[in-house]
Amino acid sequence: MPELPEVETVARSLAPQLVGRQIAALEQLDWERMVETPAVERFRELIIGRQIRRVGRRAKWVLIELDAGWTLAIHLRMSGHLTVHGPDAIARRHVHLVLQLSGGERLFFDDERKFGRVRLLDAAGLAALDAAHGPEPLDERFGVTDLANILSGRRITLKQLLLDQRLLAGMGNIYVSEALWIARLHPLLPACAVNPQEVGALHAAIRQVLHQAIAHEGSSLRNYRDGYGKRGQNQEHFLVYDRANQPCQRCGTPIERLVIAQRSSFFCPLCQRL
DNA sequence: CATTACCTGCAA
DNA sequence: TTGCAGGTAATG
Repeated sequence: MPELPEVETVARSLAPQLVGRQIAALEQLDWERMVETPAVERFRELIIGRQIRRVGRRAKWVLIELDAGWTLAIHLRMSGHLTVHGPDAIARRHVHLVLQLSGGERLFFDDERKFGRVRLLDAAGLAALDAAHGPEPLDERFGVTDLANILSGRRITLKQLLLDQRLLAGMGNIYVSEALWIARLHPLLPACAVNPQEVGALHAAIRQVLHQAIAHEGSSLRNYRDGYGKRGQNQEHFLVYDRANQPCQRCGTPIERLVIAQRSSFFCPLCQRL
């Protein structure tokens, strides 16, 4: 379920627990489909003995940078969690991958829906992952002009565009609804119909929503947790997401829910321009 | 382009 | 029992 703010929070909370440790063993892997590349046996050989240098994020991928040029890229998809546990912790039901670390700690990857994915990438693989995604909206180099260029000439709806990771990295279903409400733009508005002033508002709204969610350590609707197993608090600050039929906080009109691109969208039919 | 598939659990 | 869930790849 994580979007950019949740993945960022996971990466930040894992860093102090992982950096400097060595991967001692692949203790458990009971859902092999989870490891996309390389083949499981090669994956096991390659990660054992590697030292963890850094933990970061690109789009919705957690990037665990190892020595010898390797990066462990992990996508949590809908229900994945990465948490660190002591030597005696029991890997319960949905834990599918356990890395044993030097010092006795263990990294658990649990995922009840089994959508999560792991890749061990060399420099070229990492570059390909990077190239497959649009710009990072929180990068200071991401300007209004960049967003204008992404919107320009595209006839798809704002909802679809903002969810497309190839065009802009990190937005997901919650934060698209939130940002569009702040920018007063209807999720069904075609991207190319957004005027320059509105592009500025959308750019600011996207960044505001993501910054705020990171400050609140992500949104925990049902089961999102950070690297310590802790919930976020941003769900207490939703403006429209999951608030169908509640009054719009600007104009009082009941918030509507509409399925667009197979995803629930929440918006104010009066003050978000279509 | 829109649908469907991938999985499991939970609430209506 | 059905529909829904924070995501994305595969398929018509």
